[in-house]
Amino acid sequence: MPSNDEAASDHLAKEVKRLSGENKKLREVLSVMYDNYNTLRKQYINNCSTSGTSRKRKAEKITSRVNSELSDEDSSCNKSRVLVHHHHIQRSDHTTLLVKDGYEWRKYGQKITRDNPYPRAYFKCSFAPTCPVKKKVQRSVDDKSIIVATYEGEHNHSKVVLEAGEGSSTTTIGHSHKQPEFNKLLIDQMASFLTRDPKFKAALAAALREKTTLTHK
DNA sequence: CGTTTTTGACCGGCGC
DNA sequence: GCGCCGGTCAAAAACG
Ligand SMILES: [Zn+2]
Repeated sequence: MPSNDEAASDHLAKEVKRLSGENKKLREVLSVMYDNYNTLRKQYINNCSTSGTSRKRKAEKITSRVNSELSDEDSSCNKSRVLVHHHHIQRSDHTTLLVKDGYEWRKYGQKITRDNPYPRAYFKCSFAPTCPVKKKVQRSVDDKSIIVATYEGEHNHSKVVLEAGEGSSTTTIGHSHKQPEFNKLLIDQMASFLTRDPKFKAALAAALREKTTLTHK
């Protein structure tokens, strides 16, 4: 039966393609992890060997960064808030600081920092109006082909677009960009968010009261 | 027209 | 108090 063999080989070819795509992604992740480790090691060595240069600020920053990076798993930065810090490093092209990961971001600031000639950009997740996630993106001092993004917070909406690979699976869930259904979902989310807020209830009651008295007069 | 980027103003914490 | 510094706001500009 040649058709069976053909089907089997076709299936195998598809599987190989999928696996190679997955492998590529894994390689990328590994490279990112390696870069992360390398920069961290550099900073650690630098911190250990710079006992002569009096830079208490630098030392403090490095220690804090080391702590946040190393104890990310165990005692995930009990700094002051419930906010969850998460660091990630991403390869970049040469001149862009606008990074496309699976979310939509609105840039709301950019500052120059003391110990880094490259500016730092501040983004907020604009996918849902109620999403509190922010991220800071700035090029690394040591390796200029690397930009480091620190995420903060947790998304409260479903992640939508996942991957832009050429593999067989382009797992885009439904909505692309401009659907009334999506807007409806957003409005629903906002409404539930507002009605859950007692302050909003009080304000609404006050407004209604004022309006009724006004019309009653 | 709505949304996003730009960019200086602004604010609050911290060390002095 | 003052200045520094990281973070945010918001008005204008830019984009589609
Ligand atoms: Zn989000």
